[in-house]
Amino acid sequence: MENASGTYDFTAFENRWQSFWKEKATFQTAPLNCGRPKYYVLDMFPYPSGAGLHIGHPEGYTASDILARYKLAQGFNVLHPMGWDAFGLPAEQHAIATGESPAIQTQRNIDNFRRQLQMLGFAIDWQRELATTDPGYFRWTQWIFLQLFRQGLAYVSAKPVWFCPALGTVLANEEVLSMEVWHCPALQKDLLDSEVVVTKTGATSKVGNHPVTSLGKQPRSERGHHPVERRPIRQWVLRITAYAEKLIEGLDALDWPDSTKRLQKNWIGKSEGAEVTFALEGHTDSLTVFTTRPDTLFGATYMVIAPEHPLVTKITTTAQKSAVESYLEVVKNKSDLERTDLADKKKTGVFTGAYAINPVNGAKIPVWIADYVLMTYGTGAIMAVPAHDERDWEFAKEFKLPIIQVVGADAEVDVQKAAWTEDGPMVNSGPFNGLSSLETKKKITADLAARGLGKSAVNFKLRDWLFSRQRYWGEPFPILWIKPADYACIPADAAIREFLPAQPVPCTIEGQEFYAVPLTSKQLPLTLPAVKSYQPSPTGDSPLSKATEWTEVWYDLATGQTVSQTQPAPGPLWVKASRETNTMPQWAGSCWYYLRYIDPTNQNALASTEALKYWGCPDFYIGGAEHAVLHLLYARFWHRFLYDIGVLPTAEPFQKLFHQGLILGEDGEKMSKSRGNVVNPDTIVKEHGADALRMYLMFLGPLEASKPWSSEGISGITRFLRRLWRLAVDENTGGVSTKISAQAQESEDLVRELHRTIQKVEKDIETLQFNTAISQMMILMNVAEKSPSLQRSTVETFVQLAAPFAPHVCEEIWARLGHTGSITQAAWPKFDPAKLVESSVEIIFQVNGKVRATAKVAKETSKEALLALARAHPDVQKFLEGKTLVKEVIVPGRLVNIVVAG
RNA sequence: GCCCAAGUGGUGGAAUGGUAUACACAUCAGACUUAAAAUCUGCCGCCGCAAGGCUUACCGGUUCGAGUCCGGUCUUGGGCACCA
Repeated sequence: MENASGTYDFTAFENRWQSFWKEKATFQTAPLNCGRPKYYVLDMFPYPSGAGLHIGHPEGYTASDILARYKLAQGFNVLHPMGWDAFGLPAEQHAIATGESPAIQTQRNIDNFRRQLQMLGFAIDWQRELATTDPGYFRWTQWIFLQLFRQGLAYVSAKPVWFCPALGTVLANEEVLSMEVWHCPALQKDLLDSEVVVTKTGATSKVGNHPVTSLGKQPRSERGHHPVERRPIRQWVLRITAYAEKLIEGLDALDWPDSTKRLQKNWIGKSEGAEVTFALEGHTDSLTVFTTRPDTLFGATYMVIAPEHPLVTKITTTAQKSAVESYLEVVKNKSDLERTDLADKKKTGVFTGAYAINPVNGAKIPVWIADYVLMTYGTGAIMAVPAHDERDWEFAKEFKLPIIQVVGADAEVDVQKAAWTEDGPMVNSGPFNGLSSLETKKKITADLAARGLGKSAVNFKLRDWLFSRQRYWGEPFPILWIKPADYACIPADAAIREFLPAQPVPCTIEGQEFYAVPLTSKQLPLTLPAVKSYQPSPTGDSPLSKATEWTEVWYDLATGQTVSQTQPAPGPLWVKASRETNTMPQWAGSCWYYLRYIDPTNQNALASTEALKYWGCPDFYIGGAEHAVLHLLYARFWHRFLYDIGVLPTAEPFQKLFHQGLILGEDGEKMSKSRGNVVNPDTIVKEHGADALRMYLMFLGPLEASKPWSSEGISGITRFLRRLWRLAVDENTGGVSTKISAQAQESEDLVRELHRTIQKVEKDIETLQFNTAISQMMILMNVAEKSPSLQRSTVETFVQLAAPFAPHVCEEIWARLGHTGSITQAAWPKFDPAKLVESSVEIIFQVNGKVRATAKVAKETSKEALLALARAHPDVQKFLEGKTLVKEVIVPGRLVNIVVAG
């Protein structure tokens, strides 16, 4: 090697090896027919923000990189790709502020992210790099959407949704957080809970000691924490609820953190119960409710319908009309903020004047309206059983409604004092008295079903997925709107039937009805037009709505081709059409990117069947726990859908999932600009090198734990890497260390520690316990350094073990030891179990469980001999004098415990 | 309120029911050096002169033996939140 200086000069060799890997395409994935088993390691791809790489990125990426390099050394064909989740709000906000196209800014950010990732030496196949903003990529995002559209899983709704004025777009429920907001009069400023230190006596702001007052919990946007409000806006919605059951079932077989599985299960929120129909006195309409407690039907003392329930106006009596109207007015004016304010759960409501008939006993019970019943869940109506439901109980107390106990042993339960929500034998329930709740549930449901007044039913908390954003910088929908009359003229053999749903998807725009028609796969991708301004309109419409040359087109009902309306209609089947101006949310592109890595340039399919068959799904997926419901649920939905329509061979995308913990600032707080505790990877690499950063991130603690960064702690790793360097390289000559020789005598201790290290590093990489793998390498270092001479193979093995963690310095040492190829091409070391065996072991002698002495003995020493040794030991005898023997415990190879009394 | 996870030296952390504090960081003391950096050596949970005693958030239990298993309490962090 030219210029072989003996000093540990990481800037020189880190650059050199990064160029080497690039030139030799060291980490390029082998072709499908290479005959090697595959291993697919996936990182959650980053959003390329203007701020550059966060220190949390290299944490997860180093973990997966160690795994990838380890599997490579074991002979696997490893796929370890990287790409960019490049559509998103910050680029668009930048565009609004500067007028610069988001595409340009995004490209700049991607280049910076790529530079930073390459600087860290990740074993990534850069030939497979992808960006969700690339038309060659989002062509298939649009294609998947059209498949959903064709299967009737995409529809348009104009129900109220969360709208964020600051971001100028709607947000999915999942993108809205409930946050405590505080006001600080001294600073004339509102603060979020994360910015306020709450003390026992009240709250004080973190700056100075200014008093603050709580403004209560408010809904805020997850991104930017801006205020959000409810607005009715026309939206595309994906019917994820149709997959609720499958999404729950699929979780069972996955090797995921239990907490994440539980989170998804709770989010989907399956409830089993019954629908029960109540007749309404004096009305032909009836009222159907959903309940999980049909067993408590005899205890129903009133009914509640949501304020938005369609029966509200129908059943309200004239006497109650004004009271109901004023209540509805109050509810309407109640900001959503107040309605969801959880600090104040005081029940409000109003009587409709109407009565329902309980189908089991004919009892006449009043129907109320209350906003604690949600129109969006179940049937928007409930039967209230105050004795056995806390919310109903509170309401009954508030409005002095009767509370009738139907479950539980009467002696211990007082339902006038609190609701009893446990199970128990039935009382006051006619023929069901004495039966268990469980039996009663089944029997009552069956009885009602026989009379046509009920059936068992399942409900989910999961809502359909709000899939459109009023933005420019997203995938355009490959959809146009035409008049129903034109829709009726679509020829039977039209190419657009490729994606045409069985039922038209309607939508009302400015009082006129339109039907949605798709482009064909030939017209994909539909790319974004250039626009003059990225500013969203105050009405909440997308900036695309102003690009009328693009939106107003002639549409060919046969082929799906389009021509701008600035030109005359090209033919008789060409009808006036308006393009959909919303764009898809950022989640769309991240729903399926792991599939595209498999076959990133395929023009005919999202990936070829052969490639999908060989690579399957990622064997390992690592990313932050913040995506536990959003990304991971959406991606599972799309994957399962593509499986159901025969596009994919597997039902679930991610078999094994891992969440790395957060890297906190040195103060133990979450890193943030405002706290000034942000650690920049560029700075660390400059000062300590990429190897040190990688290894230190892994040494900080368990991968899954949140742990604070320490700028001092990294020196321990730097020292270790320098010691590794000196173990192999002579600092004066730059050649092989003079300690290394063929005749080197190595102690039994050193050989055993080497094999122990091979064993532990291998096991710890498999189980992602990198911190302890590094500790073991340090232990080996402490032993190896003391050895006057070393075998070449010992040093080589050591360097190989460290290579996945600190690849640059290990490549450099490997080369100095005389190898020409990359260290990753050398086979992973194997340990010899025979070398792990110790001839003698240390035995501990205990008296009453306390260690009093130790002794080094031959491994096979018998129980009797051990006991004799223990009893003879003076430090043991001291504690036996004058005591009576109770018991003797002897664990060969470990300990002797003598139990005495008195 | 409900669900979950975690509490071990000054700090990050380690520990198949079997010597708690491995491995590091920091501090301190020393060696080398004209000096600094780098490097190396040693000490390093608490009380105690010592013998010894105490110690894994707290209280109790199981066990010859508990950081580890069981029950309860407290604290911190995360998730959900009127979902019938």
